[in-house]
Amino acid sequence: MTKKPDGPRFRRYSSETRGAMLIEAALVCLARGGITAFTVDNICREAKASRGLITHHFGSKDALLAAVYATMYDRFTAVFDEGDRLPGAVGLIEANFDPAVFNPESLKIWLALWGEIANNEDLRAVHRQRYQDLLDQVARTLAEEAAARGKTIDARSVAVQFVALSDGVWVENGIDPTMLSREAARESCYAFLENLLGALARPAAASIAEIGGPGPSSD
Amino acid sequence: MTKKPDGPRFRRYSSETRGAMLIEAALVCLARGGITAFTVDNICREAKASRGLITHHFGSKDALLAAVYATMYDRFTAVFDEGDRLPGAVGLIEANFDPAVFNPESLKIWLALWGEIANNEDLRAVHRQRYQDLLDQVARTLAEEAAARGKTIDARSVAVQFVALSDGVWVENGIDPTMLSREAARESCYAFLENLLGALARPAAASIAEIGGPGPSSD
DNA sequence: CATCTTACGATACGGTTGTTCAACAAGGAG
DNA sequence: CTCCTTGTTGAACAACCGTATCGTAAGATG
Repeated sequence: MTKKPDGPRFRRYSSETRGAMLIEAALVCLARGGITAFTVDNICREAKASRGLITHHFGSKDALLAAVYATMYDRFTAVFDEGDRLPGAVGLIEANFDPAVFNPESLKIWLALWGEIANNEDLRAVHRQRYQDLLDQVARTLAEEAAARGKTIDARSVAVQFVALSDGVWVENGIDPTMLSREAARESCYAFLENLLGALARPAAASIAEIGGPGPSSD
Repeated sequence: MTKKPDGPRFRRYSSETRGAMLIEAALVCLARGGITAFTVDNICREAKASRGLITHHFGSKDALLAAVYATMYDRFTAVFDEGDRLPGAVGLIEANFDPAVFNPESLKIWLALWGEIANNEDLRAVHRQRYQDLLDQVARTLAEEAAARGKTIDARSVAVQFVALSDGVWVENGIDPTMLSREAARESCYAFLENLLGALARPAAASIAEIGGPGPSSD
């Protein structure tokens, strides 16, 4: 008298779609428990799929991890490429602290990934490419801003410093937000650039309004 | 006709000594393969001890990890407390890039640990204390340097920025030294502080002589 | 020498790891 | 409808995970 299993017992997705679902589930696992929770069982349970799918669609668990890393970088640079973001150095900082990028889950994921890159040649290769592109974009923005203000800076060097400072405040906030709040982290970045470029006009509360975050995780 | 097992079959150490040996072996494993390689089997094999010893001396694997983290912090702050280090802001930077602290193995270990802190309350508690102390020391040094130069700075805020910047260049160099060399990383820190304090006198090649590193790892 | 404390080695345990594989079925093509 | 491609399942696998527990023996003590 149990419910008749009339309908399909599972759904078939394209390899691309299922891959995206597995990546999404993997991100959830990474955010929840770090690289230790990045296991086939956890991920497939989160994705409500059987355990064979990771190997089937990605070839191996490591390949999935590489795809996860690429996805994280894509999402980060996507924020920079948004058409409606603020121009110049201010936009640079605000993009760094955009809620889509700067949130507890993402920071935990970055921390977990950084710890693995040193041990995974594939991840390191992806990083090298993406980081180079990111650096170019930051340097270009800073050079333009400096030129518009009649200042002369070594844009490349400053870009490296700026990205490193961003990574640093990400680390501190990701490890323990009570030690370095999001606001203090952003203020650090402003102070750093203002020392080189002069006063920067912080945006009104408009783009800072949605600080509340994405709400409680439905765990 | 094999060699007679006359001598002792193993050696007994004090709990303190054996604990230090296990911590040392754990550090080697972390540097070699990240948190994934932090396993009872790996560590005890590295320490040439049987697998029961971690539980016996530390109670659990997690407790050993906490001890490992404390050891890393101890060694880092020990460099700051060295009597013969350079005074003021220059000493601050040079301590950060002391070969005893800034080397590929240590950076890999920090990266691996940071990824776990977010998932381990005990580690986070240790971090909170040590980080606070470190920040106090950095802020004090910066305040003195600024006062001696007649500059006024928010020492606390600058200390946070400086530590974050240090963490950031550590991350970048640890992930991929070809992207941000040790020299460029140190120069970034100098540029940052010089913007606030004025020119700093970099030390002669004396303390930079031993850059060569600890030689190839005997893997 | 005998005695005692306790660090130690070895093993067993249930659970989890990533991967392989054969049977299966969803869903489009003819 | 039948056929066929292929995404999917779930079991099976050996290797490894962290821990508990046993008897043993190192080495200090008297």
